[in-house]
Amino acid sequence: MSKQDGSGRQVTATPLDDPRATILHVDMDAFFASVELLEHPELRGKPVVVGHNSLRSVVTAATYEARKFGVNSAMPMAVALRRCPQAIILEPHFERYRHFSSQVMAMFDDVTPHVERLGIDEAFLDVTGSRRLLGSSFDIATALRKRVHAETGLHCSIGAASTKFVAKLASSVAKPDGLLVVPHDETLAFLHPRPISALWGVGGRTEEVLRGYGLSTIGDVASTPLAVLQQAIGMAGGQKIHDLSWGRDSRQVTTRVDEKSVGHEVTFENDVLGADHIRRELFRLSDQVGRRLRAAGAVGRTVVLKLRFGDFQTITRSKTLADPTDLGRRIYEEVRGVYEATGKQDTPIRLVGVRVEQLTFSDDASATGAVGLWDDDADWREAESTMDALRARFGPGSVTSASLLGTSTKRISRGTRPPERVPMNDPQARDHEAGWASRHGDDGE
DNA sequence: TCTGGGGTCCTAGGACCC
DNA sequence: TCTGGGGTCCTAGGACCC
Repeated sequence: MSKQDGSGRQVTATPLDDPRATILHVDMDAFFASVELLEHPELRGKPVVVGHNSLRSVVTAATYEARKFGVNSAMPMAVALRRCPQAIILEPHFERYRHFSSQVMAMFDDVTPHVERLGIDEAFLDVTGSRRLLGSSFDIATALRKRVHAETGLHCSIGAASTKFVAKLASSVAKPDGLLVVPHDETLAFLHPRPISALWGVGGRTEEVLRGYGLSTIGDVASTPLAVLQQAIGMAGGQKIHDLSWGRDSRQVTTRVDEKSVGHEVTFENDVLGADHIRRELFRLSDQVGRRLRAAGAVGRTVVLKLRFGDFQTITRSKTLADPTDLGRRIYEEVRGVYEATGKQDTPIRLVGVRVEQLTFSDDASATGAVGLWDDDADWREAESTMDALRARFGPGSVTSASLLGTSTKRISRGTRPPERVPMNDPQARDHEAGWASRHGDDGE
């Protein structure tokens, strides 16, 4: 059985709807490339690839015309150009993508409050509570696809099913610009003929291992004893794919939880030999990480250094701090210490990265203490000596965060935490605050 | 063909405490 | 003197996903 979904594409499913298929997975089609085509309509119908045009770059996104040549995202740009020499390369514009992303995510929010974002261009929607008002999953998905296209000019594909995994698989089958509802009772018939690589969590490496056991379809995985799967790929992974192969996936659609880590990394055009160059990058990356932490209202306890050498060997070295931080300067000092300890100062470096883990957010009950805000061009030493003074006054864990204001705003103040947790009414702290502020031209606001 | 940058989760070993 | 088992924390590496 088949039916038009309203956009002209044929949609197949038997039957086309199911009251138990309440989880929608919405996936934008060739998102970055499609956004770029809005700016360059003259390139429509041509093989377009988004990515930096440099030696070591990879494909960030490709139009379906480019994919016909075997070009895919994450593929080295050099390979893509070999497969499709006439491809047009466009530089990515992440600001633009974020803008369109918020626009479509806002449309999802109009459908249900139960929206779980997955990266920039995907989301799960639990429409259980929306159906009385908006109709069946099929109706909701059809209306949403129409609205996304009408208001942005972009296409998306939607899968609907009774679990997240099947909904996600359904949307990938429906692509491009399609809709597929998998009724609950047809879950196994839908899953079992598909290749193991369609299982969530099975990538190249795991696929290879499973093929070594003679498994090639999801049905094969389903008929393999759990213990064998666990022996092959580990306890957790084995359990997971066994459950998925039988359509069992108890994960709920949950709105975003707090991030677990924040990091930045950079791959050099040419391998870098020279510790000073690496240290400068560490400083820059640490500063970026610190800014992100402060913007998120978070502090982190573990600082991680990542190095990739000329031969692609990659190592990580970490250090857990006694007290968490969100200061770029502090992150830099710690990560630099870790770097010096590696003894890799004379080895050519391909990539360097800085990450901060074990985050605590300022709205957590565990977060306490005074907060100072410094303007952008404040000297780090000044900022830190102020923090130290506050720590000396209120205890080692009392000051856990410093935040930046814009350069035009020169003041130190309470701000990012609830006032009752900020013991700033202590005369000594006020004095210190006033002293710092007056030296930096506090204008009172 | 030669491998980005943002992340999450899992495994495994060792230290340490009770 | 030599031994145990559980629990937690830390570290390093790797697979995977978008």
